[in-house]
Amino acid sequence: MDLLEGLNPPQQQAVAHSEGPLLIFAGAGSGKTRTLTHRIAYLIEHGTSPHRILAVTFTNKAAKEMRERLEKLVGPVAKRMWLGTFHALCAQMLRIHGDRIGLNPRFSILDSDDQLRAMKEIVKDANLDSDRFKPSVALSKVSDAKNDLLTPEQVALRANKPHEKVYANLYARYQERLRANSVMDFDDLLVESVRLLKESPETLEHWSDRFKHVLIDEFQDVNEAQFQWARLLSGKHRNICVVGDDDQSIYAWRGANVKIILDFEKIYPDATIIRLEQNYRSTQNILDAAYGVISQNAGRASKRLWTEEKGGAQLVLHGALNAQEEAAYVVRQVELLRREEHLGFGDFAILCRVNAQSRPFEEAFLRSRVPLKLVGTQRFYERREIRDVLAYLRWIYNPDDDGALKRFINVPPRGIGSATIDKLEGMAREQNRSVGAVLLDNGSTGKALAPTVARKVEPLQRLMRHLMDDAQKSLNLTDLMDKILERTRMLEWLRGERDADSVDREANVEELVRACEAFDLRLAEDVDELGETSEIWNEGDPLRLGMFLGDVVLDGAGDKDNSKNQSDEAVTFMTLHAAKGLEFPVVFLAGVEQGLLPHSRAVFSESASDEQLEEERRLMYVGLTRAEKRAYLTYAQQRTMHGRTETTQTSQFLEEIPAHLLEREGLAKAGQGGFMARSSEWENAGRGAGRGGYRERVESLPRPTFSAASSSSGSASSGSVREANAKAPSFRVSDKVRHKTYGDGLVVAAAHQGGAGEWVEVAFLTGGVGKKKLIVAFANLEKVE
DNA sequence: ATGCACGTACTTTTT
DNA sequence: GTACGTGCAT
Repeated sequence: MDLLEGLNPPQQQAVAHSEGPLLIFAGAGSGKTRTLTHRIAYLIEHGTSPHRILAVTFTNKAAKEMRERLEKLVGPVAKRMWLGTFHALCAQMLRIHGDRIGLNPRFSILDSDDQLRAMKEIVKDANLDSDRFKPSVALSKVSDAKNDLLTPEQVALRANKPHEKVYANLYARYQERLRANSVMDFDDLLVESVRLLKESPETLEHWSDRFKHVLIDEFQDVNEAQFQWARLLSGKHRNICVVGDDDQSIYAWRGANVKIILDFEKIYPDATIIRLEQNYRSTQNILDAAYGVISQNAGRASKRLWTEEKGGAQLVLHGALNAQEEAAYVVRQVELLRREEHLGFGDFAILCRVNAQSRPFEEAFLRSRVPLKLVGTQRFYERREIRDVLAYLRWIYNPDDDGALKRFINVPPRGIGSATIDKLEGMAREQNRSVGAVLLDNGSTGKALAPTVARKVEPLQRLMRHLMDDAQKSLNLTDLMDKILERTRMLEWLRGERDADSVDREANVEELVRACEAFDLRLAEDVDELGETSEIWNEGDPLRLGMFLGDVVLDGAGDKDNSKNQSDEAVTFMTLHAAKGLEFPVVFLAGVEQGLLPHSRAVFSESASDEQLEEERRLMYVGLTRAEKRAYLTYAQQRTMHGRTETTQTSQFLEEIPAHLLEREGLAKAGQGGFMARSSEWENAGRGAGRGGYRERVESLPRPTFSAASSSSGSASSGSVREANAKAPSFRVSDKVRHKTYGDGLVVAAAHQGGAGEWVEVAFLTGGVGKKKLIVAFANLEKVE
């Protein structure tokens, strides 16, 4: 196969580049992933063993996609490549060699919720007022420090003001606590990996010798620790290939440092630099608009996207009266374009700055019966019940992980509350070991606890011992998980819970079991295909558990399409951040207002800076460059935020788009107030005459309404709910129902499952109730025609 | 130990 | 406007 075929000249150059540092500026839609995968395949084809290639991404999704595309190019040997996220790769390295710098290789990984719990306890233990020293603030300072590879001591030395010293102290305590429990937070994985490479020369030699080529995706988002790590690993062969786009750097607030990509040349003066500027996604008009915006940023690497798709539709700027009208407008445009341009719902995306913008859209789409799917909301492995079950698993893997223990200690409820936990922690401290160790030790708790307390604790201790035992005897992960669920009676407990969410929770736990099965299966398959156990997983059974836990914590993405009510063919709603890397024929950028985009925190707050404004501008740029054919920019003249309705100003970024590229609609029409919006003419403009602008345009459009919704298609007769409940579900999706307190709503999901019986999810249209899950037997719903 | 009520705060969230 | 967390009362 000719790996250079079908690539443009700069892409070919990037693919065929042989040795030495390589920086690829890959603009939006410039075929970045294609170039990267072809380059890797090219390396393999030219004799580099996959085993000696390290490819790093930021997300599991990107890693997975790259792996799949590579397997298509080079076959299953791609599996032997080290390809993964920074965090996952670091975790693996630390499990293999972490003992060389005194780490317990069976560390567990804290997720952000665990981190917060830990920090809250630290703040409390330090007798500090958690209002003055917020755990979340402390954590972000800790994270900043770690991103810059600063130890607690270094932070303490730099601290001048008293409160900085306090935070430095909290960092130190937090770190002590983590190490004592053999746990690491996300940032530690990087920090400790760098330390490992720096402090253990033979480890550095081992890995840097091995990795002939190091490739890094989304390089604009790396932080100092990540760069140091990659730099060390590529130090021997100096084949470091980085791909990124400074214009799409939107994670500075998480420690990403754009300067690293911008200064790459300074660090590697012999670096080859390639720019991928041909865009295969958008029309020239969209690119020009995007360029108008992004070119206002200072200090960016100079480049400009171009395409063979000359011209294209104008971008549309629509001003609406308020957020509801804004959403209604988008719905109408979707319906119109879908019919006139034969597009599917899946061809549309609505991008927003903040998730709080979603409500009006959800309501408007619900009403019009156009399917809408919200992405990036809650993640599977972050659900409470999942984390509770996983806590058992984590603790089995690492019995010193008190965070995990405290999470499951009273789930399901077994009468152990904070008082008891305090007592146990006190004992643990006295004996200088973990709570888990104390509880596992038969003799140690007996006399120290009051009999009434001991009676509650003993069954727990028995359970814990059994679980440890189960871990030894289990054949695989699924087997162990089954035993945990059986012994804890978790499913039975969830089933007994009477709230509507318990239905979901039970289903989620079952989903987790399926994830375990998939994991076991994948493991078996990989072993099969490669004819051997891969080095990562062939370290005995406990590590297999560690692998899974690593996957789970590090792969927040477990957020399947958790949906029975969200079809694949649906309009997508998401934040600009979540949209990075995606593309849609039609994009709506909603809320193009001062305060929202750019966000108020970047403009009005006292900490606002040019850097922040520039990042907001990059967000706008990312949003625009998602669009293939059409881009709509919408704003609401009045918006309710934090319970207050205010008149808005249009985004300053709009003025950066060349005027001829913009078609103004609704209140944005010249003379309708929209154009003047940034002065203060709004008051009068909108209310009376202003509306006309879109009214005329819109009235002719068909607009499915509520009453048109079919609820009659042969479903059960609407008699008593209870009587119907015994048989087939009496409610189906799209039924209109009435609830005595919530009012009228629309059934958006219905099922008959679990111990709680039939349940429905109802989107209430009155009084901002939103969506609620209801158990039919309890909810006393009435069907209305 | 659990439930309710009041107060507060509230971008974005790859791992 | 809401959602969550803390604190008090049962």
